[in-house]
Amino acid sequence: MTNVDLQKTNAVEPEARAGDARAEAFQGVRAARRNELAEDYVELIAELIHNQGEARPVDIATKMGVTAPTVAKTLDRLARDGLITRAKYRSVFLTEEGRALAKECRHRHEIVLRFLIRLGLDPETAEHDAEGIEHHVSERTLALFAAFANRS
Amino acid sequence: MTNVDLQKTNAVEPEARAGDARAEAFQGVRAARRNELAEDYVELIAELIHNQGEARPVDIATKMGVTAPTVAKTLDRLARDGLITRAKYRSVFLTEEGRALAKECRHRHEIVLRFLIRLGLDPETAEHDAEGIEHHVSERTLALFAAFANRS
DNA sequence: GCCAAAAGTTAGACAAGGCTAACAATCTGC
DNA sequence: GCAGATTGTTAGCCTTGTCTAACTTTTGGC
Repeated sequence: MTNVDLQKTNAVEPEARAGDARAEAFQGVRAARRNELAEDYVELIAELIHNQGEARPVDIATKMGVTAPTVAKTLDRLARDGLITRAKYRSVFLTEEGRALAKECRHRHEIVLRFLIRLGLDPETAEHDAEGIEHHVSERTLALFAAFANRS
Repeated sequence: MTNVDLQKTNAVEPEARAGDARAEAFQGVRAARRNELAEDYVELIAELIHNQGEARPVDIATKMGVTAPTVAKTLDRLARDGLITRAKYRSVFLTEEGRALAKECRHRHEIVLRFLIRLGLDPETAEHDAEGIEHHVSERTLALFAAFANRS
């Protein structure tokens, strides 16, 4: 039941010891951080499939800037969590759930990126910052970003 | 030198195998992630010292929403990295370097927060999102945020 | 169709950041 | 000033995310 809640970035954290809003905020941020890497991978895999026709571990390693064994281990986790399927020595496929997550990530990424550029940031820095920011933007903030990016 | 370059587990971060801007971006984001927790702690410690007169582990644990042993281990790392000093069973102090980092974090936090509120976000969500976003904002973006927040 | 290069996997190490359980020190209220 | 509560520490375990070294499988050039 792990990754369904990836989607609701601003979901109420059930854990948080009652009372301290700050603790809840930090716990929420930590929860988001735990999912960032999975989101990055899924987004990249979707992109590779779209651009190259398939997602091969070697390309994932290159794009992510990590080594092949790191990719292998991470892919195992993603498979375990139901986001991808894979067979030995074969390229990687997204599950239905993985595709949904990828789509949502791409959507968020696009909005954050367009927002930053609209703000006046150069495209390169915008791309870099969007990569970091996109995982920490609530639905509400995303809506404001979209409105700003689309304003005439 | 706000930078701290914490945990040089790999001594020299090999700054991205040449060529792939994407890989560099991801490596940058991962590098930022490594410092987030330290920054959160240092910022919180500064705040506790300011508000309560001292930073006690029990309060850090409460505010961060983690257990006491987790705090202890993290504080040991912060001490090892020169951001704080501590004595057994005593409260925590920031080093010069820790104070500098805290100041910079607070500055960034303030700007991001004011920016989000200026954008139209409710203060509570703004506080929550700022917590996540502040670690991923480049100098350039921060400047644009500040300008937007201050515009008349 | 063979064989070397490229790609992928496995094994094993290590640090960070979490946890619980158990113990030690400090503080407080009589 | 002492007992019990609170606070802090230590030990040990787990997962994630990273690496290197060594091995296996697939692929492509000739």
